[in-house]
Amino acid sequence: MAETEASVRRTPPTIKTLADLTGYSIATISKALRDSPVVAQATKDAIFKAAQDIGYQANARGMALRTGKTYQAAVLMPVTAVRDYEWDGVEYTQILSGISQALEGSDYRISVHVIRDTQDGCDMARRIMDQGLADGIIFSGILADDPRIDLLVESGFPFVSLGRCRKPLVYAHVDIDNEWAAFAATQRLIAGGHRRIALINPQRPLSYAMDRIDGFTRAFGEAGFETPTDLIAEGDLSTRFGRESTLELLQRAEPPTAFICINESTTLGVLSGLGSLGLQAGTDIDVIAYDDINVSAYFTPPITTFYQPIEVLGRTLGQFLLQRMAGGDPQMLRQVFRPTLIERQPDNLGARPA
Amino acid sequence: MAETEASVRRTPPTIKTLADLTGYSIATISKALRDSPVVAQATKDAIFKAAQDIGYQANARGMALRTGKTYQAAVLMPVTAVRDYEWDGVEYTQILSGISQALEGSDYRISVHVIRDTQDGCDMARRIMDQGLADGIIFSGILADDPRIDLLVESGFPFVSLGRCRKPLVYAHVDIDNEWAAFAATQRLIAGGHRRIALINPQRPLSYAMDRIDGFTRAFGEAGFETPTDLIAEGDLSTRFGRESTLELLQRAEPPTAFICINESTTLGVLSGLGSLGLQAGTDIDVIAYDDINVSAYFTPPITTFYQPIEVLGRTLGQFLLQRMAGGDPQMLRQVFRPTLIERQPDNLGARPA
DNA sequence: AACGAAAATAAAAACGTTTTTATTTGTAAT
DNA sequence: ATTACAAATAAAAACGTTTTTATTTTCGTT
Repeated sequence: MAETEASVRRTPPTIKTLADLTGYSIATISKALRDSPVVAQATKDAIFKAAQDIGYQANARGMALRTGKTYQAAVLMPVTAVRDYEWDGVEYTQILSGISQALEGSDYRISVHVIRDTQDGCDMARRIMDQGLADGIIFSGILADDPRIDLLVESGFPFVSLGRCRKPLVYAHVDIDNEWAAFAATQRLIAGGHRRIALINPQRPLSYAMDRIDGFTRAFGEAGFETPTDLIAEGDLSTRFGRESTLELLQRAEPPTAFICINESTTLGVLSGLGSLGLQAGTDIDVIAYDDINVSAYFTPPITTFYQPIEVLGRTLGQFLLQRMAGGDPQMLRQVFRPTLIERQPDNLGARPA
Repeated sequence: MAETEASVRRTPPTIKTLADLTGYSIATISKALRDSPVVAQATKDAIFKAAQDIGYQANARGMALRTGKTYQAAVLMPVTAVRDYEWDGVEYTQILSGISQALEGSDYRISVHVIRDTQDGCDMARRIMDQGLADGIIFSGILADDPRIDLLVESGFPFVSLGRCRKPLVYAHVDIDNEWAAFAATQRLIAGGHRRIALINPQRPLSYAMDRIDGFTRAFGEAGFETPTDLIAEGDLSTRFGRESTLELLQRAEPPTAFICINESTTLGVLSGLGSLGLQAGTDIDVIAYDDINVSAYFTPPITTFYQPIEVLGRTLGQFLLQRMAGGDPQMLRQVFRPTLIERQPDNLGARPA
């Protein structure tokens, strides 16, 4: 019944194993491993070495029970309707990758919770809080008035949102400067001679949809023109929506001469719609898009875009959440990114004689 | 110091709370809640009711510590290089959504672990096993000889793979019939008069890359032609790879007259390459693609594809993992899907005079 | 009426930590 | 040499479960 290498390997080493091995008590071991100042340096060294030798890894479940922490960062991942899936160009994978990078080295892991709508997201946030399913939450798809933000701000639970609501609350967030991006795109097209510009936009309750409309409107205002509000199309981010909006808008009495697209899935739809009508972007109609996944260079023709690598947003989300869970002041944890313009077309067809 | 509603609400109810409330012991409560046959029906009813009333939710950490289970299903999510992100059309979001649907109602949650390469994936799988980070694993990107499958099969740890390795091992898996899909696409193009067909394929160590080459080869073999192995391009799944392969292949002495593309990101690249050369799919060159995200209908022109809703794969993965974690026989947990052909072009340009 | 077996419930131990409290050891001051 | 105090370590309790073992209750048999 010798305690062979194999029989030892059966069950992973615990603090108790270390205690038996080194002769110290489990209390001392625990403190030493957490680098507590009350234990002598010499003993710490001995314990660290022993831990190293036997490959000790703290049992997450034991820690979790005692401390009440889960070492889980929850990410609420929105998912569109199941039936008849349509691509919406939302690369959550990239966001998760960014968050994961930020969490690397920490003891936190990512747990993903799929949500179907805002109500679902609100329920899930509450459950995560009440049941202690995670120590912090990251979520996106923020509404102008978002119940999740109200809930979490009030309770003080650590979270970071991708996007801002329109209430003057203080909370950690990461966002794209959508107002500016829409303003800049619109201004560019106006400078190119366009007056009838279509905005392919997400649905209104989404906060950033409103931000974009604001920027769109401001550009026309500053140029001294009236905003063509009749050319704002609102829908999901699917390719189908882009296509159908295009077909509908172009058969109007006063059709648009240019399009601004919310992301590349809708852009693909717009190009598809144009193709069906025998029109070509850059030749017959100007198109400017926002690009999350760096794909607009491969459209035919390549499209002028505002590009923001989405992984960077993810990384910042993760960093902020770590700081927030460590008790950081949300006031300090706010960042708004401006995407960079990548010119691929002159976008000045508006100056051409109709 | 009355125990007001508010003061009670401070800390969530535990089994102890229920014990005090109902007068039963915590052992009885625990068994009752797990619907054990040893406790009388009447007491069960009383305890269920009390639990309902105070909104008792079992503490996951306590359960985890005692049972050694984590109630986590780990998903290894591969992520491409960070610098200069290129879209690869892999909609992991859809896979996660499918898995999540399958896990709904169970006590399991999804934890996502980002991995950068196969070695990383192997390390992570080992850590998940050794440290008990999860009760089961799902992963993809299977190599012809995949060390993760060897490792997990040997240790008996529950897992389901998206894809099959080429070793005759028994393990739970979900896959697409890539050999058949490549065969069918090639056969269709050969029937359309093509002999010089390019295959835009993933890199060789990937099992399904080899499956596709097999199908490609079989189609030529059955038709009595030699396989144009010089027209097989191997690379990542990025749009850039699709474009660059196209440009390179078409300036060969004997260029291809048709393309088979591995997914829609490469397809977009191929179309971009064709556009740069002044060529049009469906007019100058035939293109058949595999479509995971239902977007090929929106290319200009729409492309014939083999479509397999990826969410279905995810759902099956989740179902299989649940069964596997419950001790199910892996022999029974194997499914291979055949994508459905969606014809959008005649694909018979090969019969045209050169 | 007493016994034994079965049914129902209670008590206690265990999972692996952290933290609070207690004890031992070492050292300087009397 | 004794005392006081700090430093270092050990012991014990606690987190919320599940499971094994022990005890009590019920009920049919003799």
